[in-house]
Amino acid sequence: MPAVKTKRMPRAVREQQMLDAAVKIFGQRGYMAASMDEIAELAGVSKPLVYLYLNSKEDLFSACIRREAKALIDAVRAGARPDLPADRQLWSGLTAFFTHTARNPDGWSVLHLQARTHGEVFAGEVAAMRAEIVAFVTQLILAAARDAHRDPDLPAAEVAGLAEALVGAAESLADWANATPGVTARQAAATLMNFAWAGLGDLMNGHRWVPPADDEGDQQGSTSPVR
Amino acid sequence: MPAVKTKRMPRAVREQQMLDAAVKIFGQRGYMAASMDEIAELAGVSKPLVYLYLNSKEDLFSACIRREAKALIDAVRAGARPDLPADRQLWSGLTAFFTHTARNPDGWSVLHLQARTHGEVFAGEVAAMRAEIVAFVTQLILAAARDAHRDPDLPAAEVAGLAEALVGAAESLADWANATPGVTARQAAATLMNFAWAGLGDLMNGHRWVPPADDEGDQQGSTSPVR
Amino acid sequence: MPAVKTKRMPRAVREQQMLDAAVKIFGQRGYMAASMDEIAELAGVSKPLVYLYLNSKEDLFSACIRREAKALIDAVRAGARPDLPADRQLWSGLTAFFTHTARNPDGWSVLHLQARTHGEVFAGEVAAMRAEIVAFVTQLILAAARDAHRDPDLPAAEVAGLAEALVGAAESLADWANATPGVTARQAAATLMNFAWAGLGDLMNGHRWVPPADDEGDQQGSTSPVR
Amino acid sequence: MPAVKTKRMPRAVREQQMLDAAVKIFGQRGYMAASMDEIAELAGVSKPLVYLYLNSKEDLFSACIRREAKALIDAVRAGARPDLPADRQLWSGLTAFFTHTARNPDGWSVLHLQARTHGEVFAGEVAAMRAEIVAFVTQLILAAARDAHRDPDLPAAEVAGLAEALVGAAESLADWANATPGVTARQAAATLMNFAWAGLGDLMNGHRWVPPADDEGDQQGSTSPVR
DNA sequence: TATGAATGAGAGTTCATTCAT
DNA sequence: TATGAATGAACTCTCATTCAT
Repeated sequence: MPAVKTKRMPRAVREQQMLDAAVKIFGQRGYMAASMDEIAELAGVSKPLVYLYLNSKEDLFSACIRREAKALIDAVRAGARPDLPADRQLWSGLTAFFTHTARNPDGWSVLHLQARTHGEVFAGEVAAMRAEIVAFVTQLILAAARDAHRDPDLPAAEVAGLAEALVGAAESLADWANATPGVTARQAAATLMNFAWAGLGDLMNGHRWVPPADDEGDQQGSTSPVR
Repeated sequence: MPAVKTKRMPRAVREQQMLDAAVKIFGQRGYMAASMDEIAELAGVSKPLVYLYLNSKEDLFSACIRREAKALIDAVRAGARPDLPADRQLWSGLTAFFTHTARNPDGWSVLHLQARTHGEVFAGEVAAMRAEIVAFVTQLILAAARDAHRDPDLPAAEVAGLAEALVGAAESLADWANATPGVTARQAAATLMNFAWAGLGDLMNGHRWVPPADDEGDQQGSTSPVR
Repeated sequence: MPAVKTKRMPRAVREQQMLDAAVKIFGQRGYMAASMDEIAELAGVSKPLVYLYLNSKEDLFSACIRREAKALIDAVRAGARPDLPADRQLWSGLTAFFTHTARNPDGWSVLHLQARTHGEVFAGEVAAMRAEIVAFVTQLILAAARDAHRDPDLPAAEVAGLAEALVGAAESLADWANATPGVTARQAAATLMNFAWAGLGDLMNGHRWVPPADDEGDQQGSTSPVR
Repeated sequence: MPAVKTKRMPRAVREQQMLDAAVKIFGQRGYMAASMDEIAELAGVSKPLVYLYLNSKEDLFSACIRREAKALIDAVRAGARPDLPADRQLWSGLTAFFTHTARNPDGWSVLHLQARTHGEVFAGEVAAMRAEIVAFVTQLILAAARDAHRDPDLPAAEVAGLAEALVGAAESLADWANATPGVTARQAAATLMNFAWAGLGDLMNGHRWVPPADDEGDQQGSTSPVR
């Protein structure tokens, strides 16, 4: 199923066709197993043209990462509604996120799976995008604290860890949702909200789970999670 | 830096050396980018010997997966203490998990990153291990419910999603901890406990975050996470 | 002594060059001992080009067999003259056959020697060609019977055996002629005609050599071949 | 189905086991495709022992050729009965030949198929055996001439060609008989006697098939084969 | 006599990349 | 703008052969 072979298209269009093909192949096969031959064929052009426009396999992969990262960020941004309370913002952001990853499984695979397995260069490009999302979530956590009129004295490092955990959980759930038929974006988002939001709330109220003083042999409990 | 060339070792020993080398190379480069030459050199043996003992690149990779999966499961099992309350069990299991992944970053990479990007066969081997862990966590969640003498009427599907989210979050945090200098296993475990345990407790009390009825246009909040 | 390196030739031409080289190498070394490197070098191209056009060593060998089989059949067909009496037809067919095998020793080696030692697939391709020739000879034997206005009541099975023997003898003589300097195609053909034609004639007259009733102990001769 | 592993056997016995295995493998796979591993396993010994006794793959193959050549010659010799008339001698020799090749298909394959496709060294070893047989047949032809009390003035070269043709036909028929279920050694021998003996007789009476003076365009017949 | 451990050398095959038009 | 023709380099895998015991 190569693209219809239309000759003499403007460069920008051809490039998008190539990127479409590349994202699909890279997403399904991985960087190393993807072959430029297959990508060119799927794009409906000759291999030299791919090189003329995208320069090399590495550059092509980079371009895929950048395009898909931007698309994902844009989707999440479009889902966010700064006027809503923090929990609603998180909810809509998550929903947008899961919707996008469900609609673009290959792009998501490129970002989350493939880019991280090959060289620091690619990983760096993804890390930049991820940092943006973590920052967004961090902001929400702090906003939630403000909404609650509490200054729960959360140290920055702790907030960072929480944001990281939330984003990490979201990423894992995206893979899970894509791999599990019948799980919708809303369900994935709801699962995560249920899982995380109360915990965050507790934290802000100063209820935290305190690790036992000593790993071995100590018996002392902690704030019981079940009230 | 090839291993010291000790000659004429019994087969079982050589095999472990080869697996050590293979896990390292596979973990760092990925399945496709790893070359049998490099693995053999790192193991301090000739390539034919690798083939004689491990048969093929695929089989070698499989053997790595199986060995590392077993090691991980064993580590978590050794960390679990069935006599403790559920939260303490989760805590010690998580600590063991993060400790193991921190000490075996290459093995963890093989399991979590590399094995999932190449062929259903490999993914299946990992999935089996993951299923064991998810089952363990699921058990803990149910035990927590029992501990609290509540029958919170959590539907099985919801418990599955929660366990999935928890395991997913743990996996992501393991990557994060490995990539972020200065984060200890205990810190990672504490972050996740804080993040998750209170939420689970709330859920069992029937406090759940209810998504807005309609994505577009509805303004009304929900159970506020921040009290 | 690689072929003169002429660059940028149309595919069809290059393919023939490759087949030329392959037939030579396969014919001289055999299928297994022939190396794609050597073939590519003799063809004056790089190995990848051989693979691009001919796909694999097996396919290349198959292509050689098909090309050489066709050439041989065509040569024999071109030599046949359906208007002549049967003996003359056989003579001209044999002459064409020995001429062709003498001019294409490598092709003949591929067909007769090499193709039969590797896998049923290859043997099958040659068998098809051989069957055509045997059919042609069978026809001639029957035509000779008709020419003689005899119905010698030759059973089909016997005719088949005779045709087989004649073709087998021709094949062996082709090898012998190629290996023995100074033996021309005409000489080989004459030898075979002398050897076979009178015997056939006798057979059609009902003079056949009758084997002794019992292998051991019987003394009695048979129709003496020498009158 | 490796040979039963009996330890510490006298060298001569072990060598025969190895040759048995080697002939089987060489005969079925060909020289190049046969692997020393497979031969050693089939022989029920370790590879170094094969090298200790037989020295190298080449030497092993040579030994196979020599053993099988001797066996074949011996079989034919044992079948010959110098006291009989020439035709009966030929008959019994042929029968012995076809019987032996039918009982030792792998050995026959080594001699007739495999040895001729690899290097002049091996071909030479077979040629020596073949020469013996051709000499035997030549003798018979001359004896037949004597029996007939004729000195048909057959030039030596012609006799050589005839013997060659007869032996070649026999070789081809051996392959054919081995490949065609239901064809017995006696049938093969009878076919060849019928095919050849009358022709020889005619020749000795001076009836020979005379080739047309000119290949192209000449119409002139020849001694009609059908009287 | 006999073998487990080990390897140098080379096979077929594929791929990212470029040249010439 | 676009492509058929072509290749250097690297990969997985196999094999005949030897060493040390």
